[in-house]
Amino acid sequence: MFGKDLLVRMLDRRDTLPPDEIALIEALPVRPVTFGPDEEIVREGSRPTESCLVANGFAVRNQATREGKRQITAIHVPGDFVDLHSLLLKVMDHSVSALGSCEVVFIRHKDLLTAIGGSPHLTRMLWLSTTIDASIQRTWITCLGRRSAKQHLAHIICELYVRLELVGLASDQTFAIPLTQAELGDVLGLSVVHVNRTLQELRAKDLVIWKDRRIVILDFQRLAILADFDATYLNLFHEPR
Amino acid sequence: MFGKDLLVRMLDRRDTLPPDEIALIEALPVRPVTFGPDEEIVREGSRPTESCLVANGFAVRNQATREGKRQITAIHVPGDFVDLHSLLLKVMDHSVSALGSCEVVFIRHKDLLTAIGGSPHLTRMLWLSTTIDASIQRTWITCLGRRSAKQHLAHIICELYVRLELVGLASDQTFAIPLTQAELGDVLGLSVVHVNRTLQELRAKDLVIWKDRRIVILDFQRLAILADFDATYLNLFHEPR
DNA sequence: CGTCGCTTTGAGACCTATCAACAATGGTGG
DNA sequence: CCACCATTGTTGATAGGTCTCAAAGCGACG
Repeated sequence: MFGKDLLVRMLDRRDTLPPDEIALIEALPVRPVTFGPDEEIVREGSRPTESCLVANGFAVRNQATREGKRQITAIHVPGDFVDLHSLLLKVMDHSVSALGSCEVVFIRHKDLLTAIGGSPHLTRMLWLSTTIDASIQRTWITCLGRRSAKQHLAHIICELYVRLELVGLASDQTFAIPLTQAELGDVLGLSVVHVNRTLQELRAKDLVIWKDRRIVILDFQRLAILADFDATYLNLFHEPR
Repeated sequence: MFGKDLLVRMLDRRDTLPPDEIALIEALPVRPVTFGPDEEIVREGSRPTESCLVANGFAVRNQATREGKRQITAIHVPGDFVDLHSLLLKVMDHSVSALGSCEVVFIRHKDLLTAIGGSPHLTRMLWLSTTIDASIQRTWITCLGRRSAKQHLAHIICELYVRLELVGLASDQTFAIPLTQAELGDVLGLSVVHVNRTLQELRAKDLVIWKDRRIVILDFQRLAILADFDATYLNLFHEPR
């Protein structure tokens, strides 16, 4: 539990985790903490000695610009090993904060290193998880640079649906996420006003309903076509890694 | 040689590579190939069995949208282990192509796995290199989402200078890179016309000269302030990883 | 019932894209 | 050596997307 079961599930979806590796993960000592909406989980500029895993709720990475603008560079769902980066990067170049209330577990770098030290395959699986994050980030870059606001919004909705479905948090074309329009603007690089209008466009086309922190996708197929969404980058293939 | 010396240099800058790990890298069999301008090094959708390292020249990752637009999601300089991702991701979600003429060396996944199999630290150092790539990508996301065209352009110039200086390809506030304005547009998510005008703005402020594929930074300090550039994300710290 | 956080609306300004044309450059073959 | 061509850079004009500012609507909650 403590989100480690979800982590195992996400990794196992990509390549079978043998029992001994699952055991290594399950044996990791955790320090569970619950954060309230918008609370900072890891601060930009700090030097964490632990990494954190989302157990429940959502977390985002964000960078702030000098002018006080904010950009969300990743959204993390339960089972995501959010801050595995700090294991290697040492100094945080961005902060991680809770989206709505969020339960995470902290795992000491020391314990992580011990666990993976004797298992090259488990090491690769964790490496893989950071690599999938990077793959998602590349896709976000393309969305920001070359897709319209409408396409970008549609794209993120498709992505969230697929990722949440994987951990059992989305089904029947619907899922819940505590994302305000302001925060959505920080994801899409748009102003609140424009987010609102873009959302209305998707509604007007009967593609989605976004109400009370719940999203209903009325026509995934058409939404995916509009968004130019191709799930390859989420790496949902099961194979030897 | 074959770029492996540069790889060692880049890793060693972040954490001392002991002689045995350097030896492991140097012993890796390589297959050197030279690509002409704009040639594809790794194709989107393919399943590489080798990873490639830039030995000379530049390579970019790019994604294409259905509408035929192109976004460059990363620029790789000599010493960059461009395609280490494919070791874990298996299926390419983007392609890699040469910027100008570019020498790369291919290294078989099989050989890489053997080399790192017995060395957890070397494994982490390669993992680190993909993590730094991800860190750069996050910064690009912020530039795309929350900075003006002018700031973004200034930012990428600062970044390239710092990264190239690290491998001895930039000094005295100047460096060469075979990037056309159209390609620069694909990096910044802008149209060619706007790139041209933005470049003129930086010139008019006596910040940079960009001519004949050579960039001269007239005032790094002011450029960095304009860009809100902070090199933390490039992880130039030497420490145990 | 008033406050607070969030969503929605309107209007105008600004940034960036698009289209079209032209200038500069470098390479090529005659 | 010159004419030609392809590529790259530059400019102008106009359209459209997105931002900003300001204000109003709405629902939850104490």
